[in-house]
Amino acid sequence: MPEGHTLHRLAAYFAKHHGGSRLRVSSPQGRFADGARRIDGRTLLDAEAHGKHLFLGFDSGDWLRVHLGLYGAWTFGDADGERYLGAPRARNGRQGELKRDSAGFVVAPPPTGAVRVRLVTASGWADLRGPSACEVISDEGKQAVQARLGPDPLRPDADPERAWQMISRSRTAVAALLMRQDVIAGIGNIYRAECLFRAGIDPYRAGRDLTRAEWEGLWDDIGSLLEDGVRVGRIVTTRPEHRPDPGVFPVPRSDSFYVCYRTGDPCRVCASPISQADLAGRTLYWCPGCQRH
DNA sequence: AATTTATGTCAAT
DNA sequence: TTGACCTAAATTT
Repeated sequence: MPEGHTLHRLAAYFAKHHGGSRLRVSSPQGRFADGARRIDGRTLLDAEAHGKHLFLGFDSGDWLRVHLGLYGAWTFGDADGERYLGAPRARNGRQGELKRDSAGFVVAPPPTGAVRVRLVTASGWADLRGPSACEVISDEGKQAVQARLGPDPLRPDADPERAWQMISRSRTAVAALLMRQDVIAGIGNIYRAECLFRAGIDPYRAGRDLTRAEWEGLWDDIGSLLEDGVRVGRIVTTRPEHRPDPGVFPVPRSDSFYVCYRTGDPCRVCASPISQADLAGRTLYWCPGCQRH
């Protein structure tokens, strides 16, 4: 899935393009028919992300909570054409002339595939496919969800001390802790592997064996990697000096990571073959040469 | 045409 | 720890 940076991009997109707009909401697939009815015709007031959750707030006081899960994705269309945000499986689509109905809403193309939610405004439309969660909740419901989430480095209200309290008391491997959304929100399989590499930390070290300085370094690096992700639109964790063509942009996909998906390939820093192992059901990647402490 | 894969999470065991 | 969830693109047959 899309890791935290994608959700923050989505929130920014909704705020910029549809904030303050009245929404026509439907569920072409039908699985969200009841929820769509509850927010159809409302005005979008807020859009925010916390970890991998997206919250869209309406003038009724309701929130639409969306979690993309492993393969959820949004498709957007407006006068500039179509594009995708979410699971990495799409490219930009065609451009077309926008038509509007008598109420001023854009007439979106017939939905293709399993569109759980379609949002339409006067300027464009958004289709959601394959989310693991999509529900209308109250403000209390939203707070309850957020209470179970750890600090999100991309949010101004993030308190790294909360994460440190859990990490520094846990015997669990730091690589597993970083994936727990109640410890730190927004990290996925790529960021966890890459930030541990960049810090030179052995992924199997117990959380309580980390020093405070190591944690502070990790937190800062995760924050800047996530910010890069929001800005660039995808995850790139390699420093220019570790890429074959330091001056080439955009960075080729094959040069974006230090360890992820590079099992057996030589480490970009020390040339040791990259290792892979299963950890709590997810594939962990690391460099046995660089990550020894 | 069928199978595999993906940046995830939860309930059940 | 395992399977279920449930979607579309990529890969294999």
